[in-house]
Amino acid sequence: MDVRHQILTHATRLFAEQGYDGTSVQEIADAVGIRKPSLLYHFRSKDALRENVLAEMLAHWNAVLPGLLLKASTEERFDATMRALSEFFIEDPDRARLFLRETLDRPEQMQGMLARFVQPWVELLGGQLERAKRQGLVRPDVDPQAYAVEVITMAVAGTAVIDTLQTILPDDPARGNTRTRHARELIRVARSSLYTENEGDN
Amino acid sequence: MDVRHQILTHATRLFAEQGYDGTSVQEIADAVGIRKPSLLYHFRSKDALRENVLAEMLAHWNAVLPGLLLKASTEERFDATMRALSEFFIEDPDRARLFLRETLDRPEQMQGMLARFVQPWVELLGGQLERAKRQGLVRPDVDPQAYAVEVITMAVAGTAVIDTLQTILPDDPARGNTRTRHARELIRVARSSLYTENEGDN
DNA sequence: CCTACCGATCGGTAGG
DNA sequence: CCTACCGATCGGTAGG
Repeated sequence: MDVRHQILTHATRLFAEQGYDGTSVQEIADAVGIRKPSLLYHFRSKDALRENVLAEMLAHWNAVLPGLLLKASTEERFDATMRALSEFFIEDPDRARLFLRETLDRPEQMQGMLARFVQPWVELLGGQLERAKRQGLVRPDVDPQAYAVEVITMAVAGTAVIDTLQTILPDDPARGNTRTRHARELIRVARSSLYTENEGDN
Repeated sequence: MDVRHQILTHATRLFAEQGYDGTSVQEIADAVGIRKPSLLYHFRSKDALRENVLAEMLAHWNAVLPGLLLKASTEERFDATMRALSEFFIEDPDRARLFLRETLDRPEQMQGMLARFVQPWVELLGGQLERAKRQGLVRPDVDPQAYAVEVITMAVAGTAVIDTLQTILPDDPARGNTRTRHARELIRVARSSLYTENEGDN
């Protein structure tokens, strides 16, 4: 029924898998089961389709991520929040792949989106970490913004390529499958590199 | 004089910046200053050109990285090795971008390359970390292979997108420029999430 | 290393 | 949402 939504779904998947330049309008139309000019009736150009795909992805992120990040203020909630953040990406690796591709393909455009949607959260988190540092809860040598960037990079890029890493990070009866091992180590690295050590941990 | 080398250099740059599908043979020929059929005399197809670009990049990595990684055995040398590893990528972000793009575009092919060239080093590092764990030098909850994957992901993906992150991670008189802040925090996160804490640190 | 040229596919439009 | 069609560009070849 809702053809527009079908087009967006297939376009998202194909752009994520093959890239924007590696995907033809014909290919997307075939996946939906309509003719190419019919697709171009719903989206006036391939570029307009790309912008709608990104807007849909961004809308979903803005509906979910702020709630997640606001909870990360205290150490107590850190693990749960990181787990939720990791699960958010792992749940649909295509989102992470698309995000990474757009960052590589259109750096200036992505710079604008980062400034509008990611920057505020990095600043908020940075302020919280600076305060935690003064209280001695967080390591004194942490660079809050840089830390946030490293963790986001690990989460997004790690999820985008995780299926390719099966050989290097195989399923292990003692440690879980590839995705579990990635998610657990991501959280462990993020956590243990942030907080000062004390007997109360773990 | 050496036209083949000129072609490879320009192709590497353009593939890294715009992707394989986003770059035409014509565009590469223009950059070199020859006609398209002349380029296709040196490389029989666009695909053959891509394979040569990758082979050249891999040859360079295999000449430099093993020496770097072999030094990372003791904690004492850890910082110097991580710094060299980080500088290796930062020195030419196009290499990191190309590597990331190929991982997204051709996952099966990249899986083979990872198995041949990266897997052995991850295994070696894994063995060293397991031994260090038994000696109490390394945190008991580290998953050595997963740890290696997270650090490599941070180094490669971080370098690939670093120029786009200027807004989020601006130059700071007290903390250095964007690249410095990324490199320093990468090393700090990798180091502090690996070793157990003791008075001798820092 | 060049000129001249190929069929196939690209994104997009006219008109219904 | 379709058929029919457009000019431009794609990777690649013939022949010198």
